[in-house]
Amino acid sequence: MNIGEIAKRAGVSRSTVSYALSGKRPVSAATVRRINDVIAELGYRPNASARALAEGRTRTFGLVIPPASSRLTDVQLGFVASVVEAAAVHDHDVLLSPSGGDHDRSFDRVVTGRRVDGVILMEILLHDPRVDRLTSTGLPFVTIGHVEDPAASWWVDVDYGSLIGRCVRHLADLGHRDIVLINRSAELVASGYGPAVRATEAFLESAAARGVTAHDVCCADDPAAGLACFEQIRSRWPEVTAAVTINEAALPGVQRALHRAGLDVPRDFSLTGVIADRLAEDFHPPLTAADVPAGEMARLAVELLLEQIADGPAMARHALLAPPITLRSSTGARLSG
Amino acid sequence: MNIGEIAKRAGVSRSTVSYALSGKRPVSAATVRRINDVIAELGYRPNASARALAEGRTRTFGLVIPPASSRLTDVQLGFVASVVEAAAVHDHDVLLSPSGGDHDRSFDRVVTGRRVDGVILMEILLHDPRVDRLTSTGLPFVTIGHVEDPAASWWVDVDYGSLIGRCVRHLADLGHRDIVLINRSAELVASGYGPAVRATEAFLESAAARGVTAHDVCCADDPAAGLACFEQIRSRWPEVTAAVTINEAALPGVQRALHRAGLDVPRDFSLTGVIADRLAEDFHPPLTAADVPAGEMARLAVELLLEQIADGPAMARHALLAPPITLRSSTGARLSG
DNA sequence: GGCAATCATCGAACCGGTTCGATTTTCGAG
DNA sequence: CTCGAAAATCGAACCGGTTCGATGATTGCC
Repeated sequence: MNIGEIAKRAGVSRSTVSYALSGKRPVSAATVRRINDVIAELGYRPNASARALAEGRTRTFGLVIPPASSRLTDVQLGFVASVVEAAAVHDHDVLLSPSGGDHDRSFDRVVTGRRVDGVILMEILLHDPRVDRLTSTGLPFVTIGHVEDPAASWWVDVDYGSLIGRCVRHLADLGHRDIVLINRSAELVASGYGPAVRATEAFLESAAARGVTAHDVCCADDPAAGLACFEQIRSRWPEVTAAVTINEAALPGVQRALHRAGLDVPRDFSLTGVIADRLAEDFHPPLTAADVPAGEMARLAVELLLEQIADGPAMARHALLAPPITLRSSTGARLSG
Repeated sequence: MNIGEIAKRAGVSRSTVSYALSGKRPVSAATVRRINDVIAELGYRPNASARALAEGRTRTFGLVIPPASSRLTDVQLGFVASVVEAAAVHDHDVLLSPSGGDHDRSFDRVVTGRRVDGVILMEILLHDPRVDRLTSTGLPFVTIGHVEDPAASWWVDVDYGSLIGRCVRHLADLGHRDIVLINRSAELVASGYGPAVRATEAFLESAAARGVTAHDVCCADDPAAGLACFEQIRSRWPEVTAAVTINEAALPGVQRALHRAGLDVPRDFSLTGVIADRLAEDFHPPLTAADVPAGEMARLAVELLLEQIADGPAMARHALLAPPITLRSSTGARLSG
């Protein structure tokens, strides 16, 4: 069922059918109706590959995700789904590609075979080889999180620095004098993962600015690590009365550790950070936190990508989101004494 | 940088380059080397759309996921990533399509535009309109979960019935006489969602076979509902000493309710069910449960799909997985008295 | 009624691969 | 040295769309 068949049955040429469907040249109303009737009757849909070949664009985005082996967090997951929906709004599809590990073949296929018009890269590092590969191919791309030189490329990011600063000041305002940052894994920090690095910097800086004693610890992305990490914090710095975290995956473990230690939140201990809203609400008690706006980031990323595809390599644009802290009930005034 | 350019620089015809790359006809070693040199120098990769058009296949699968609005569970998420990896093993890519809600345009684009060679459908209902649409297009597809007539189509599923049966017998062996099934949401059950329906049947049947008193309740897919649901169970049937569940999302709430009620697991109350292994291990204490093997299901689904694409509409094949129950520490003997 | 401008439609080229039949080259046997 | 078969390569058609320049049919105007 191809365009030639439709043309034959409608008694017109192939080009007329094409113009009737695209509207790129006027076609008489009578002819359009005849063509539409035939199409409806035969259930014709244009072949996407042929169209992509002729137009030189695929109407498809590539979305590069972390490999399955490293478990996706709730935020990341929500982001994937949101990207697909945002792309659908613009009649685009999304091709998934795991990367890292030994998935470079997949990355290659997606990136170099003109399979996609542009790429969205999740979880990038400050120095990311994939960014270099993309840059050298000339394929438009938008990163989630930014690379070392922010002006060099297109990106959408959460302003971890300013959010962590807000969390610290919030705790300082409540009277806390000894606080800790529960960061993501030591490997991530060492490999230059932007959010983790910037969170650390902002944490230490804003604590210093308020004269608060600050400690920071790395913690692997799973509940068991969260539990161990929190118990270590209690034994090393028993004076700590509040924690800030960007490690969602560790939260269940932290919660268990709090419970074991007999600490009530927020009476005995305050907890806040940058956390997906669903997770924050599922916590007991609900977490006061800066909610990561995954849906909006996805929308922005898709829009930036479309812009870049349309305008060519114009000046890079960015979006830095700093959602407000949502006050729930996991932070409270430090008990004096 | 197309095949014609490569041919010109290597001093051969386009077809020779094509044969050199595909190996479908013999090409002299000297020529192959010359072509490879040119390709390496110019960094050529064949255009995927052109190849798809000529070959009549895209080397791409469609993966239909639930819409983002309904939050994906951990199991589902792991499944998506695993499908992508399994497809990559066979040099295929994965195109994502949300469905349900008002995402039918996306489903349409993926399904009817010859964009994919086959489709994997997640979360299907016993009567699923999408299955009918796919059947009528003739596009190969594999469902995760099965439709009413199991012989009619290709699918991979977890044998919820037999797993739930095992859980019930396990509890009966430990001496429990009053047990409850915490099912998924009432809407899902009402809409004929296979796992929920079959879990209910198997639960009641196997309990009856062992002379155990059985209750079953539906519970929405979130922690708050889990908490409310468990408190309701305690007040309606205080004699219940063990629960079986297939509702992962409700687990945190169930855990909280157990804690509030001052019940120790497994001393005072036993808990088991069909749960993703990561979740089961994160629970406190780790859950004795039948682990849903998302990775293996993904691998099987991809293999069945490839088989179906290769063999055409041969006799439908299926895979019904019944992973063993992993004994952890959330079930124990009923205290006599 | 003739002429130009406008509208609708057509035919052919093109996108970049694959594939088939035909042609040229190579090589061994007689 | 010749002939025929096998090996290597070529040229053209094809996949199913889009797009451009050209052609034929209407229409308005003088």
